[in-house]
Amino acid sequence: MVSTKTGENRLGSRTALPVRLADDLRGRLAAHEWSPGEQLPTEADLVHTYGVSRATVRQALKTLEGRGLITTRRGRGSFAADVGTIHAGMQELKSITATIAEMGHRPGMRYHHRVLRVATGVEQDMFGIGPGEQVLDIQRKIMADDIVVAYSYDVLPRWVFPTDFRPKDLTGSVFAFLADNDGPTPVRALANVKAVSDLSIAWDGALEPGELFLLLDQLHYDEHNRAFMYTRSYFIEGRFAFTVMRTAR
Amino acid sequence: MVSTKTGENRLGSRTALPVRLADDLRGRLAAHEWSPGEQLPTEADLVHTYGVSRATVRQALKTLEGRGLITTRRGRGSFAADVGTIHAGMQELKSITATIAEMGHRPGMRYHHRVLRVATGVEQDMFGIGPGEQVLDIQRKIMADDIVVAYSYDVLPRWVFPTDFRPKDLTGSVFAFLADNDGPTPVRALANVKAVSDLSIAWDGALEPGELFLLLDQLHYDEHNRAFMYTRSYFIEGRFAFTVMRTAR
DNA sequence: TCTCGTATAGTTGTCGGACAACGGACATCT
DNA sequence: AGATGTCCGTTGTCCGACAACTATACGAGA
Repeated sequence: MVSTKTGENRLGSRTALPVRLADDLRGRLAAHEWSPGEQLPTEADLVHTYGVSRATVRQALKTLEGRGLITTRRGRGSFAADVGTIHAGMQELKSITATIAEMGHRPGMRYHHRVLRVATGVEQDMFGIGPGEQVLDIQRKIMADDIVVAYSYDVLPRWVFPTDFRPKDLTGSVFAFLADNDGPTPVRALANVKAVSDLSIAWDGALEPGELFLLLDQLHYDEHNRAFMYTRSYFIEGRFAFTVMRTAR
Repeated sequence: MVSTKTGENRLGSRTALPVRLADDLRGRLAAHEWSPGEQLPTEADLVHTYGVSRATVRQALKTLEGRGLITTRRGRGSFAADVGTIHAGMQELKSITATIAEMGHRPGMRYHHRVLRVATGVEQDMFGIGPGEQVLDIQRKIMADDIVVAYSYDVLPRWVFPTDFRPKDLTGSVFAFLADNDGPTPVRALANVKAVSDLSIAWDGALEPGELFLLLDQLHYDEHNRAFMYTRSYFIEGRFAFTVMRTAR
């Protein structure tokens, strides 16, 4: 197989090479192509089969190692981790909708509130916008297979939307809307995790007293390091699984 | 500066090179050597100043990018993220004690229960040990500046301790004890996050009704991919900050 | 003067090859 | 049988090169 610096390889050609390779390997891991603890192909093998350089292979393997999907030992090789199920961990930045879909459920959404209003002082600081500028204020509940899993309160500055935007245009996933309308691309989010219990969170009175929530208080940033979305999502305890792979390095 | 493959560089020489470099840069970032958004030295500069190869530099930068401390843009350079404080995120695997100390508080600990007993069936599966083998069962509360921040229920298989070990030998941090006694080195932990409210968690009756906890349900693995510690830590809501840097890749 | 395309320099992304360091397996010696 | 030495496969690190991208400077043309 010939492979030049810009030549074809065994992967698509959109995003960065190591990312695509990591995604491909992640898929093969999820398909249980290697049993837990079993050795993966060596770096040299991967270089050969994918037609990419060893630097690319190593970066992809490092990514998987950081996510806890494999372990690598010098002089030995890389091995599939024996974590039961491949999990969509908390540290992967994805829309809630996408995460639900990946878990094999049917995502849904119902908007309760959706208006443009003037930004508060805190919001001006957060988004780096001037006084008097507008933000979109959203309240919605998010469902999986028609079961409510979360209530979400979101705020986005006006500039992320097209100039002719009207609140009613926004119907489904916010991330999907932004991607389709030249909006900012989410790159990072700093999330604060809390446990709360407050019935006034649910506006439809569909919850019983004593209901617990896991609150994800998040500020999202785009590729230019600009904050463009602030969300407070209250996940009803027990209806959504949150896992974090913690690593020493 | 001369730099050979095994030669001296500007860092110590114990753990892996990219890790040490990443730690060093993390320290300089924490010291606000670069303002938020300011450009870091180029990869070529870092190669020169640290006396390591560009591959090493790139891997260190990737680590920092994954932790959300910097952003890298092709053709431009790397830039310090404008996250207010350098935060000890959830995805860094550290003992609770160490985390408290890093936050500038004085960690403390009080054991309530500490006995060797026979492993249950679930624990046999979890640790891969045979029937009849022993585990150490711990219950303790963890404090910061003499204020209780968490109640923790931990289980470890017998083999992680020295042969002449007796429960009373364990007084402080479990991680510290293992490090000092040839125990396994923690490398990863798979954590499950939940919100709970159950007064029976606190055995000392020091809490008021309605108290909320953030539960971290964790299974720890060592460098050989062996599960060696299962912990259920109940953090009293509001007394401990949990943040997660979520990244797209 | 202004606009726009082009050239240029600077930086990260990827490539290829090389050697060092480590771990295991096996043969050898005591 | 146990300890020791050697070989081989694999990952860790290094080096140099070129491709791809970004921002800026510059010049031609209006």
